[in-house]
Amino acid sequence: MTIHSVERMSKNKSSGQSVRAVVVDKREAILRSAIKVFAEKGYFNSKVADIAGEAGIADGTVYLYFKSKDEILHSIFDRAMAEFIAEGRREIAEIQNPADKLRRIARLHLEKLGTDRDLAIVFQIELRGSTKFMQEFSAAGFAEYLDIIRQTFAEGQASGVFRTDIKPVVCAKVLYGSLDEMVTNWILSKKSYPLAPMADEVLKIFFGGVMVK
Amino acid sequence: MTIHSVERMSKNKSSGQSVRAVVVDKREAILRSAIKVFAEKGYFNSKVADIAGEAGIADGTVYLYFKSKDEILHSIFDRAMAEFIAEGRREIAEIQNPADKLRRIARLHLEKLGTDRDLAIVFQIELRGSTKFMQEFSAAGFAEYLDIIRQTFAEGQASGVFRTDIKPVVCAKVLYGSLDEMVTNWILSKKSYPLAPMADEVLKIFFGGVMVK
Amino acid sequence: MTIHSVERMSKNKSSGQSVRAVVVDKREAILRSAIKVFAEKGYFNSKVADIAGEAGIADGTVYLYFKSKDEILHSIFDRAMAEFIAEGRREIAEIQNPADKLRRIARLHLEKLGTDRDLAIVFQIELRGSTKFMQEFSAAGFAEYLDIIRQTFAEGQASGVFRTDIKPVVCAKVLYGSLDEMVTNWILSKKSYPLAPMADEVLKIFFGGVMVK
Amino acid sequence: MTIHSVERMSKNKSSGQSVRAVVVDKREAILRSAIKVFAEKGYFNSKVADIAGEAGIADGTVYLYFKSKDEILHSIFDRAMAEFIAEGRREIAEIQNPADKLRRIARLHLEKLGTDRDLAIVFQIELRGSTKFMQEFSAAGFAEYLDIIRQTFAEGQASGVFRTDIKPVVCAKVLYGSLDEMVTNWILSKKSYPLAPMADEVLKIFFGGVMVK
DNA sequence: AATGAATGAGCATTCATTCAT
DNA sequence: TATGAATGAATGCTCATTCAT
Repeated sequence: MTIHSVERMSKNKSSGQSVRAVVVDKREAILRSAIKVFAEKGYFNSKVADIAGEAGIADGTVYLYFKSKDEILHSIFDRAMAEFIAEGRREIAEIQNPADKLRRIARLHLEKLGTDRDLAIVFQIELRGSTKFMQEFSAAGFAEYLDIIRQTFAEGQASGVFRTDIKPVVCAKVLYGSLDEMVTNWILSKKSYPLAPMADEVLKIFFGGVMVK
Repeated sequence: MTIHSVERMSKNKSSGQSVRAVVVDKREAILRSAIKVFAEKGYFNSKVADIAGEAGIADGTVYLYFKSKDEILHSIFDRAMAEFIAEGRREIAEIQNPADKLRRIARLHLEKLGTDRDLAIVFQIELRGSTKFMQEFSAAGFAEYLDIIRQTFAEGQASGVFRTDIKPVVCAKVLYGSLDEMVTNWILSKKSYPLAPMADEVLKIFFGGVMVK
Repeated sequence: MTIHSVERMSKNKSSGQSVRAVVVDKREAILRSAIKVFAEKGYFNSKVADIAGEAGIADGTVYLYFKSKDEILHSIFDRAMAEFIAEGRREIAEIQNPADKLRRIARLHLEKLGTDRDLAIVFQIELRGSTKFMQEFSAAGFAEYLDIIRQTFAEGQASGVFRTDIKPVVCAKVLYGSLDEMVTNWILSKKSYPLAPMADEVLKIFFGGVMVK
Repeated sequence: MTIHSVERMSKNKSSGQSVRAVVVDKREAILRSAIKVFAEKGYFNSKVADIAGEAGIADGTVYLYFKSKDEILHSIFDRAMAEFIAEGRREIAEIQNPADKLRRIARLHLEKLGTDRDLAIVFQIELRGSTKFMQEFSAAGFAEYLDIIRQTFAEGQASGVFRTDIKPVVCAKVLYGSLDEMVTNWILSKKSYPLAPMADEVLKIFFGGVMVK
């Protein structure tokens, strides 16, 4: 790299557009690195230096983008959850049948996490490492996600698709809990298999029950 | 052992029985304290000194009964899980109908954890704080527990009670995941409500599905 | 063991003569164990429990015979040094020629330590692990030992056997230092060889010098 | 390096040279502090915090320059011994007469340690506090030092200066042991006297023996 | 005298965070 | 913005010593 290229670079950094780009990119890079590192070693066993090293930046630089190690974990969750919910809402908006909506949500759930194993590990394992986090977690995006399922189910009850002797909240928890268990088992499994197809197996039971009619 | 032999023993300075009793009691006290402390602050945020303080003993005494802080967490799990599985097996042994067996297991699951909130927190939250632990966890008692459900379901399929177009493994995961979610929500809930009755609500869905027939 | 045998034993312990014997024996056993353990692991890395275990007694029993771990080390030195000096004095008392006296001391020095490797290790290595100890050490028996050599040399000067242009103190240090170095090398050597014969090799130089006459 | 180059350097934020200088200086400062602290309290009784405090840095900073407390002790020895040997070799290279060479070595030995009492204490006392260290010590620089003496003596035998009925190895140990004893006594002595002159007194005996001819 | 369970002070090391450059 | 050297609080574990039995 010549002196000239360096000069050009430093000019770029100063221009409005690319500054934001750089900022976003570096934040992004740190988050990606953190997900990888957290997935490998666990939150408490991961050092900020590991994350910085993985992202190819200095330790101190992390603190230009995040206030603390804890905030990184929160950001991972916030960002993924927001994206998760947005995409979920977008997809089911175009679907009429409540049962199909739930099917879409279930598939999306497993597709998302089945594609990004590291993120899945952080979600299933690391995010649950502290009661404190779980309580905030619960209060925030997670509740919203569960509520989408609940509402969709209630719609189905109103339109006569679903049984009305079941509480929508319970129903949402059962579906979410089932999917969650699929993810956890997939992560911990020594065998490698695609996660997404499990959605249909879960729904077969969820929709029809296990009893012979 | 006769009454006479007991009398003789109590005259002895250190009878096998009473020594063991003290040892068991103190081990027990440490485990109970650890469950409480872990539940309150999380495993990584709990100091060994906290556990010792809660148990009313000196820090060093903890190490007369446990090799490390980590071993305490393992012991909590091992003991509870063993008891859990033993009781589960005992109860379903007396039941014929596979559906009733599953109902018994489900109720037992929620009764147990619903009675001991601290233990529930450690089980739901702390035991999942590390991938490493989860993998050992998975390989050990947890797999056995899931297998009991799977076998019971398979029995039901053989006896014509349950649908045969569903994989027993998936079925076990769905039931377990649903119950697990009930526990997690119960723990994190600000409201106080009995956990055990949720078993029936879960089973209503599990057995009959959510669709209108 | 029957009750009777126990009774007999407790009577033995109460008899004057054997009590002292037991006390001495146990003190002795602890010292021997300590020498072995210190030689193997070093003073700071040895636990009192190791010594007790080696001696086949309970940890607390050590404190019935010694005030502290430190005192054990001191006792090892004191006892060995006293014995050392006493034997040295006794042996040279019967010898007339000062040169022969020094030869006897030198041989005795290496014979003693060459026979008890563990004691040698403690003497050469462990006793020097602290300045504090070395200073007390120096002030006590060690100075006396060095003084015996010095006096013997001075006798030799008076009787015209040794050069008078050499300070007895320096002479004593040279002889002691030379012997000491033989012991240290012998301990650290991977090869196994008898230590005592080195005395004559040292004396050949000490008496005659290294220069060609 | 000229004054101008220095000026240029100080203008640079972080020139390679000055960074290294700082690093070396701090390492140096830690080693000096450690020598002082070890000399005062002994290795095992010295806390890393003591060393850091003496050096005027934070505890953690020590670990930026040394891997462990143990490594500090090793570094002290390695550095001093390397310097010791290098200087010894350099000095005797210019001398022809083997006897003069030994005289030079002996004087150097006592001059070095007589100038730096703390270093002398660490060398004489602390480095011998563990068999483990002594064995590595023996295998490394110490053996090399002894070997220089041995070779020099063998040269003297070849050139007819020294007696040939003496083993060079024994001879080296006697000389080294004698000097070593001078240092140890000097350290432990309550009186204050110059160490270096003792070299000649040792050599008077070493070269000529103690016997009247 | 003997025991060994209990004590609790003590310490090397780690690592999130800061800040001068 | 970026760096990375420096910080120093924090903690699991050890082990010499005590003491009730």
